[in-house]
Order: sequence, then structure tokens, then C-alpha cells
Amino acid sequence: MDKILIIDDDIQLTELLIEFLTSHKYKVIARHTPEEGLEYLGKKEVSVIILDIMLPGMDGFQVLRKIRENLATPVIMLTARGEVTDRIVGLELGADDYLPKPFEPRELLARIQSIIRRTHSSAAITENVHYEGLSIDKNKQEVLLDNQPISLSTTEYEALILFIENSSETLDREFLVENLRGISWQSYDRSVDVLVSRLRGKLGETPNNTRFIKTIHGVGYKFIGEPKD
Amino acid sequence: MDKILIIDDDIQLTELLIEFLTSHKYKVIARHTPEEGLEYLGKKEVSVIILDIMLPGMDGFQVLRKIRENLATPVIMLTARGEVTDRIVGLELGADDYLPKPFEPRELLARIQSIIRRTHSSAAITENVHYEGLSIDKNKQEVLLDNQPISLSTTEYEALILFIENSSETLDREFLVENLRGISWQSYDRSVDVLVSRLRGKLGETPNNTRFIKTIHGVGYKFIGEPKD
DNA sequence: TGTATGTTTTCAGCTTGTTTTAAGTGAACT
DNA sequence: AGTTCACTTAAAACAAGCTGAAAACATACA
Repeated sequence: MDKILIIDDDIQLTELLIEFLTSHKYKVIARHTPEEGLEYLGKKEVSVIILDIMLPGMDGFQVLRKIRENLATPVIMLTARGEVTDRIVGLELGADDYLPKPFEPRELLARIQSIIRRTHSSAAITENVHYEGLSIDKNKQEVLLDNQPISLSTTEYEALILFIENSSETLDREFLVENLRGISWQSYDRSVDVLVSRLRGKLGETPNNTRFIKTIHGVGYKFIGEPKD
Repeated sequence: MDKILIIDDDIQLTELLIEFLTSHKYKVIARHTPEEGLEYLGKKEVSVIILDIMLPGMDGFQVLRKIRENLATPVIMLTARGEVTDRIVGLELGADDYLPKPFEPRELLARIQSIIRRTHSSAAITENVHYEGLSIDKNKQEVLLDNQPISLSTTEYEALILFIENSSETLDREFLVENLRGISWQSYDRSVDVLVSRLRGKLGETPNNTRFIKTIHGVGYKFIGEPKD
């Protein structure tokens, strides 16, 4: 799970962002002064830094310089909108990305994802995947079942990827929910069952004929496809 | 990894661009005089050249002409704002794109990406294109739908080309916006939807009857025309 | 410079697709 | 055989996508 540090003195905004980003499977830490932010960075590592340009004491530009003295961590800067200086500011920052305020949280999320994708794209599977009877074109997000394309919703697709990335490990429902939805486990939430059921249906299997996803009673599920080379 | 050569005498600007572009996984080389730039090009190959129009000794146009004597490498020219004639002259001389100063780094990045995609993509269209029910005359910028000419705006036309160049790939909204408008979206932006909607309308299709552009829910769009030989 | 024309963006209501909830049925463990 | 856990289906709640209309913007022309 990726960790995001927000340095912004606007407490209301950071609260909002924490809630939003947390619900999208990120761990979020907030600091409200440059000093606290830099101190945190001295001790812990994060995946992305979100840095407001208007800060008490030290402006964002200086903070960025300080960060860059030690770290190559990607920085998304939050700038004021509509200022003449905007374009120049953008130039001078040398940040990895920046976003004019006010912005839609969605948009920030998109950029965070884009940056994270860029920085550790080597980590996840990038190539295509081939199993007996099942292949996935990661680029096109296309799944072929016995060479026929099948259409999965994004969550179904992600679930399948998750299964494959943890191939032949038993994944419990909590793991699945947290990795797919980012939300914490709700006691009577059986939506994972429904999801797996639907996915199974689309993969053309029934509880008897389980080519790919096996149920581990009392625990969760397990991907059991046969790799094809 | 793609290599970018910047020819610009503004050292501060080039520093910042190096930092910015490097953080986006490009290899960046800077030269501060036309002579040095040309010399480098004589020895090494790069993917994109970024060329300032205001240079000591020799102006950007001359440099461009010299480059074009030997190389077809894409060139993005940096011009002063509002110099319409510069743009025209530049494009006539074979610049592939131009960007008025001051610009947002993100904008430059988007154009670099767009150009690299174009040149890398083996599918880059130079000749005319024929699909079942759809053909495009690249020279005339004319689109024939079932042999009837239809009139598209430039953006619509470019969007269609972009779809075709990335045929059967799923393109997300960010990709489309960056490649069509050169800049990243300023706020959460549904204008792509409208564009696609209009384009679809002109191609005579509805979301249900999709001969050409298919919606991938939660992701983007995909061109699914049947090539005709 | 002002006006006309065409294009793109924003907005809002509506439609469609997806996920969750809930409830009944079936399977597995003891 | 009883109890717990899993599966499936239908309906409700939710999210994403579509499109018409108006506003904003750009461009060409008088």
C-alpha cells in the first residue's frame, strides 16, 4: 500500500483528502507546517508528496528545494489558480506535477495514480499473462477465455489480476475487499462473494467446475490456473 | 528510454526542464548554442529536439533548416507568445510542434509524449486509411462514411486519427486530452465525453450501435473498426 | 474593431452499467 | 442433524457515461 504525505496548513482540506484517499487504498499522513513535513520525511519514506505552495513560514518552493536535497520522491504541488504567475510558478517549481486549487479530489487521485504507475511500474505485472484457457492483455485490459474475449467490469478485472498476482495463495475476503475497495471490513459484507460469483460466471465456471478460482472453506479463495509458457 | 535534446541558451530554464523531464523518465541533454546542438546531433541520435527560436548567433529557423538537412527527428520549437508568423514559418520549415513561452512544463511534457507516441507507433498514419464503412483521405483531411463525405472539426478529426493510430487499444480520457489539447485537464473535465459523443454522432452511431468507438466503462474508449484491405 | 460563424467547454438531467444489500437455498464441516 | 459458511438471484443504491443547450472561446471577415 502506497503512502502519501500531505503538507498543507488547510486542515479542512487535508481532512477531506485523507478521507478520500484513504478510501482509495492509500495510507495518508498529513503535516500542517513545512517543518513537520520535512521532519517526517527525514524519518520515513513515502511514495508521493502533496505539497501546498502557500504555507506558513516557508513557501512551497523552498520546501521543494529542501526535499530535493535528499530525496527523489515525486512531488505534486498545489498552486493557486488564476494567478499570472501560475505558468511561471509551474516552471520554476520543478515538481513532478502540480494542480491548481481548487481541484476535484478525483483529479488529484488520477495524478497520484499516474505518478505511482510511473515510478514503480516495474513492480507489478506489465507483461501479458497466459494460463491454460485464459490469457490477459494487460495493455488493452482484455481478457481472453479460450481465445474468446470476455468483458469484465473494472473491479472484476482488478480482482482477477489480484488473484493472478497472488497465484496459488489463499486470499481471504478482508484482503480482497481492502485491495479492491480500500475500505475496511464491514461485518456483514458479502459483496466479495457476489463479485467472485460473477467473475466465476464470466470465466465460465461453476462451484463444481473450478478451473481458476477455488473456494477455501472458512478462509477465502485461491487462484489455481495452470500457467502456460 | 527516450532521449531529448534541448537547444536553448536560457540556462535556468534548461536546468528546470532537465529536472522535470528527467523525473518523467526521459534522458535529457542540453546545449546552449546552436553550434553545440548541431554538433551533438551529428554524433548522437535523439528522439525529440526542443529548440528555442531565440538563440545567440543563429536563429532557430536556421538551426531547424540545418537539422532538416540531415535528420527527420521531431522538433518542438519554443517561440515567444503571439508570434503567429513564427508558428507558420516554423511549421513550414518542418517543425513538428511549437510551444509559446512561457509554458507549463506539463504542457511540454504532453507534447513530447504525443510526438514520441506518434513516431514510435508503427501504426502512425501516413497514407490513407480504409475501414469497413469508413475511409480517410489524410491529405485532404476528408472522412468518408459509407462513401459519403462528413465534416469533422479539427479536434474531432484528430481524435479520430488518434483512435485509429491506437486501434483496438483502450484509450483513457487523460490520454485523449493530453494528446488532443497538449495540456492536462484543468478541472475534472467531461469535455472528452462530449467530443466523443459528437464524433459518434457524425459517424452515425449511438452507444448501442457502435461500429467504431466502443465505451469501456470505467476506463475510456476503444476503436473497433474492421480494417478493409 | 465589431460582427458573424464555427468550435469547444460547461452544465444538468437522464440513461445505462456496476456494486452492494438482502434473503433464500445449498454445501460443508462436526 | 444441526450449524455455519458459501452461492445465487433480485432489487436497491450508487457511479459513470451520454447528450442537448447554453456559455465561453476562437477565428475569419467586413
